[in-house]
Amino acid sequence: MKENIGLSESLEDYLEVILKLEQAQKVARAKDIAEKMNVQRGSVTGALKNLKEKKLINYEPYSFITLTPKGKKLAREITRRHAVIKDFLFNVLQIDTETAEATACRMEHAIDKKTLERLVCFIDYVHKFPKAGEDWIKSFIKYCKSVEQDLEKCD
Amino acid sequence: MKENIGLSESLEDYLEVILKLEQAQKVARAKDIAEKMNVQRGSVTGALKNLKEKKLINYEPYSFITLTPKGKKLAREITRRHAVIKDFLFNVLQIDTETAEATACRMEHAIDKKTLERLVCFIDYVHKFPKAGEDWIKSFIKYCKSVEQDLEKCD
DNA sequence: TAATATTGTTATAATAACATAACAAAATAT
DNA sequence: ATATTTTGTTATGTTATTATAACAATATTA
Repeated sequence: MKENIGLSESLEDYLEVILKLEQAQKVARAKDIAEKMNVQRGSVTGALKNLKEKKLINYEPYSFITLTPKGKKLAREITRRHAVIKDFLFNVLQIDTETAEATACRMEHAIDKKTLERLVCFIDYVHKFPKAGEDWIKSFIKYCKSVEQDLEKCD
Repeated sequence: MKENIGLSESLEDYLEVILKLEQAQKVARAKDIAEKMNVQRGSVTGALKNLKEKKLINYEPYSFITLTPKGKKLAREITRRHAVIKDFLFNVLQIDTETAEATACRMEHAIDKKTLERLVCFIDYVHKFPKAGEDWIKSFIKYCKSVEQDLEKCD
């Protein structure tokens, strides 16, 4: 059943957070990682050893943490998956930011390359070719509202 | 990070498989569950105890396995999530069946109620309102192909 | 029905991910 | 520079999920 391709969800999350911290403050520190991931500091150390073993981060005990080229590439991929999914949920499906963000966080681990690129393509298409006369997304929102009103009648 | 809502992915998979078996052959048997989940028979027993404890299945050692009403409701929800996502991937994004199936298998655990219903709405909309003059999906496929051709030029 | 095969269970072990708490290193503030 | 605080690590334990292998219950078949 578990047809996972590559890293565990947890390690993917670590990479993503490390990239974000690296961008925000040059290097990532264990404490900040722990905070961002809602995890104890002790747990971070284990994950760092694991990521170092996989040659995804530069890490020695008590040192700062940076991504290796391989790690950075992967981290960017994961971040892109997240961004694309959130974009779709927020800008196409019109899901509120918080839900879109949380859902993207979970779905980013489940999507494959092929589907991701197709989704990018789809988002582009939707924006580039608005429906004749009227903006396509706006028209979709109207449709959603009418469906919701129909559902309310069921009460 | 792990903002999971309710059952573990593993247990969701078990429920889904049990429902499928129940529909196909009245009751589910541990052996068939093990096969469908690519798991050893021994591992199934533990999961069954867990699901029984959560009042999702009727189960006594050596008995047949059926879903409780609560379990069936949940199993149907999970199955629906799977089906809707696959529908979107296959019929809208035009992802091949195998990939769509595998991806839906993973994404079904990550999607929330709100996003699911919006996705249903979206699929409906896409089918009900084809673009003026030309079928909307067909037009999207053409667009995809042109993008792919552009990408090939980069080589 | 007795022998055999299949299926289900138990007990035990492994792995991943995390928590907790004591301790060590590093950074800071006086 | 010393004392204090902050940060990182280690050691240990827990939980979830799975595997393996021996054994027990059930089914099948001769």
